[in-house]
Amino acid sequence: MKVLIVEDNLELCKNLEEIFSENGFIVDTAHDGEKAIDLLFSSEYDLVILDIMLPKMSGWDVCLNARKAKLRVPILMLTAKDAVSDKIKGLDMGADDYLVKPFDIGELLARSRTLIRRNAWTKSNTIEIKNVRIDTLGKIVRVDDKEVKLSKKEYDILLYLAINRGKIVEREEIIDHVWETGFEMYSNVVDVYINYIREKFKKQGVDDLIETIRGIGYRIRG
Amino acid sequence: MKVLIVEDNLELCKNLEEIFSENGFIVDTAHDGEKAIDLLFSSEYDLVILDIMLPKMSGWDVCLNARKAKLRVPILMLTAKDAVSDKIKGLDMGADDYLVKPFDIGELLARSRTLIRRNAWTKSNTIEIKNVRIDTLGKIVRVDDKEVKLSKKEYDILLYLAINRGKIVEREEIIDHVWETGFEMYSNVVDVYINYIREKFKKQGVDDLIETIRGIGYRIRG
DNA sequence: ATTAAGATATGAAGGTTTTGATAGTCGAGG
DNA sequence: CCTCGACTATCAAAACCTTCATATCTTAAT
Repeated sequence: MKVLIVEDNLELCKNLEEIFSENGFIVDTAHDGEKAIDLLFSSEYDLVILDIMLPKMSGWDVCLNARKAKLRVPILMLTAKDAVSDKIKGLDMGADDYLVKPFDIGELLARSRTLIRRNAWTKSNTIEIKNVRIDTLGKIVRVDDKEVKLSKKEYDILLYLAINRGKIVEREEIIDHVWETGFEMYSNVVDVYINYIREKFKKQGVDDLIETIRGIGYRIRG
Repeated sequence: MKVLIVEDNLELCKNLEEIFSENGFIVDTAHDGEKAIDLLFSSEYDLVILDIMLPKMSGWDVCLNARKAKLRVPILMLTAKDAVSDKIKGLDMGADDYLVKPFDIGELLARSRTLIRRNAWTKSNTIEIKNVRIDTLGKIVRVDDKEVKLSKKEYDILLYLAINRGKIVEREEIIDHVWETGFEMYSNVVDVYINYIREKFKKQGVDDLIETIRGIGYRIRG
């Protein structure tokens, strides 16, 4: 899961980054509205934490621009004021939730997870595709109750394809979600990993899990 | 180094002025918020010591105004209260650190120096320690212009120690900042990397960069 | 000074990630 | 149907990360 934290107070930003990192997120940060927009359009996030008061472009404008561009990423707004009108304005601008500063970290994490979950898949922590089962809590993958041992990157890639099953996933998209930002794109590393994953599944008799979409990327059939 | 001390208690203000002067700082003082703002916009300071309770304009408002105007000078807040909410509020308003009154003079000076130093390398993107130079933009490390090739983890650890130079850094702290969350703590992986880093520097004739603090961790001398 | 206990340094092996080279496959156009 | 060019799969090596075992060093107590 990849989260973008937009907050101009560097200290608070760093704290948030640490907290999200500690909770298993890959974190990017921006300290002003323009940088936020840049990152939003250059990488795909699963969640955005967005302060309202920002240099260069306010959080509201960031939100508005993102929605105009049909970005559907969940946005959680942070506001220093507690006026209800701000809440209404924020939600009206396309935010999915808002939180008043100072806030409780536990609540921030809880709401973040809710947004991500609501946004997409799995309340169940398990994804099943034919006789393949992915336990996302234990990070264990099985074929008919027999474990397929995957390395971290192998697992991350498989999980991402599984979450998006039915959808064609581009290599670049996989890199965006599995690797740190700024990873060299002109590499065949995704292909190599797909090969590794296929080999391991083939040993369990599964040889048609990931299909190649020539010229685009890969897909797991839904 | 130029410091602005904003404190309405004249006695305390004079004491602070003396202490900072004795430690090589050029000192300006202000006794209310408006004067502070005036000085902030008419001179460039390396540090601001800012009391919260002030006549005419509170420390928070001074801080907020300074940040709005894109002043990036490090601000150390002094607060009479010790409530956590004050800390959060202060950091939220753009302060870089805070200290509860009454405070220890040694600690005030130490934190002041840390803030100035942190600000310095943030501005320049370069950290220099003796003949070792870390270019944090290019992520390149050099000894006397000769590059020392470090792997990602090696670089991350060195950078963390360098940012905190002068401070003893525990192994756990390093793991918290360099590894992903949930990393197994009972591993000697940090020791191993310290060894790798030392070996690479030794090849360039640098053999005393990282010192071992027995029972605690490691340190790069500031 | 000697020794024991604990902490750190080092060596080596195993697994993972990444890269680069080569082989194989697909599909559009002739 | 064939060929060419582009795309994908595969192989192998290198670099990197991590673990574990052993050696060495430090400290404190005797």
